[in-house]
Amino acid sequence: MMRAVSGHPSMQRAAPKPDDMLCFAVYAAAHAFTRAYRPLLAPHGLTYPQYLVLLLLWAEDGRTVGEIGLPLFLDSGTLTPLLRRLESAGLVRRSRDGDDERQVRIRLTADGRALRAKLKGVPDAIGRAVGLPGGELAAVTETVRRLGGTLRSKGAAEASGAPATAGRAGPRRRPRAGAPG
Amino acid sequence: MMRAVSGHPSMQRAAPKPDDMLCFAVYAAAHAFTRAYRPLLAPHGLTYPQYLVLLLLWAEDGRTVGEIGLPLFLDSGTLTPLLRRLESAGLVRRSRDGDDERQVRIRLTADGRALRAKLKGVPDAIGRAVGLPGGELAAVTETVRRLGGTLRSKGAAEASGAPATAGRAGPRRRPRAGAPG
DNA sequence: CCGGAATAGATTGCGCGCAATCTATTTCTC
DNA sequence: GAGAAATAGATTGCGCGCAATCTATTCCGG
Repeated sequence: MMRAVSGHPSMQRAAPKPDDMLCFAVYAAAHAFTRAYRPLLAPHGLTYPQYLVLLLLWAEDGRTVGEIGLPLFLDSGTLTPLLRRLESAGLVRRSRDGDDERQVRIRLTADGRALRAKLKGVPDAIGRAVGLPGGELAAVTETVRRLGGTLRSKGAAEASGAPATAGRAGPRRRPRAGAPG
Repeated sequence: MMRAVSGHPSMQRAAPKPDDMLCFAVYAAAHAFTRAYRPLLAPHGLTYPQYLVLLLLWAEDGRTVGEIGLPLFLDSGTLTPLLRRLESAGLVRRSRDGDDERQVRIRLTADGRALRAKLKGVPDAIGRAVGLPGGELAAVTETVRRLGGTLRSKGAAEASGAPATAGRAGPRRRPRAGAPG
């Protein structure tokens, strides 16, 4: 029953609450996005990651698995089954590249290309759900994109003490500032 | 900048590329966060969602499943197996509430409480990986949190013009510009 | 050429997320 | 107080994400 509160000898440093944490805000917003996409994509039998793959193929068809995974930060463990599902849905074809048999090229079918027109209203629908004016939208996008890049470049392991690589890890003014986790 | 739109008969309206989209930036940043947490949590046998649950329990022990799911936006389909894993790891106990047998209360074990001290360095490690000054950190957190709240309150279905209640596949409205998705 | 290293995907295993459904308790209404 | 409705979790099924491992092809040094 004892509720350890301030001043008590066994008092732990107050751990941040999820709601105050940037990581949780991002985590929850990501789920909220896929949930917002669901009613728009599910009627066409698509999931959000599948939609991302189609966006890439609509921009440039005939990519290899690796050329899809690189911009999406996904590996073959995720993409292989996803692409297989797109194939069995009749939206893409998968075939080994003739010049390099290691590579698998993904090509849209007619149905896959036609889906583009059917989903043309999706970005606007999401835009309305986000409800941010254009300038602010671009600013937030850039901020969050940079955040992802930072986390990807220097993982928490490296950041936890050792200077990564010629790191710009300058002097910390205060060890305890916010609640980033 | 040049805007390649309209004119050619077969020209589709340029679909946004994932890298320009807010939803993708959030999606990628969320994955980058869980990836950053992994080397900090995995040695203790924890995942990021499990860590979130423990944060809540460290702040207030003896919560019900629902009281854990509400702030995390998770339902029993996710939490029941997660909590079962925490239980079989010896970190929590699960028991039906005596006053209301429908509810299941989650209580930390001694090991579960002890883990708090072992993980006390995690927030700072993540904070270094994020590398944002305190004020900016709070601002971004608030922006992203508000974004999630907006998406949760008005899903894309309602925002797309269709009546909120009932009615599948409502009419589509006029297109607009931007790359929010 | 030949054999080892590098590369591209596929496979396996596990833990989320979440919709849909089910069961067991309350709680509400008549 | 009996039956209906509401509520809390559990269960089932599917699609990611990702680490670890495996296979097949290509590249490279000699």
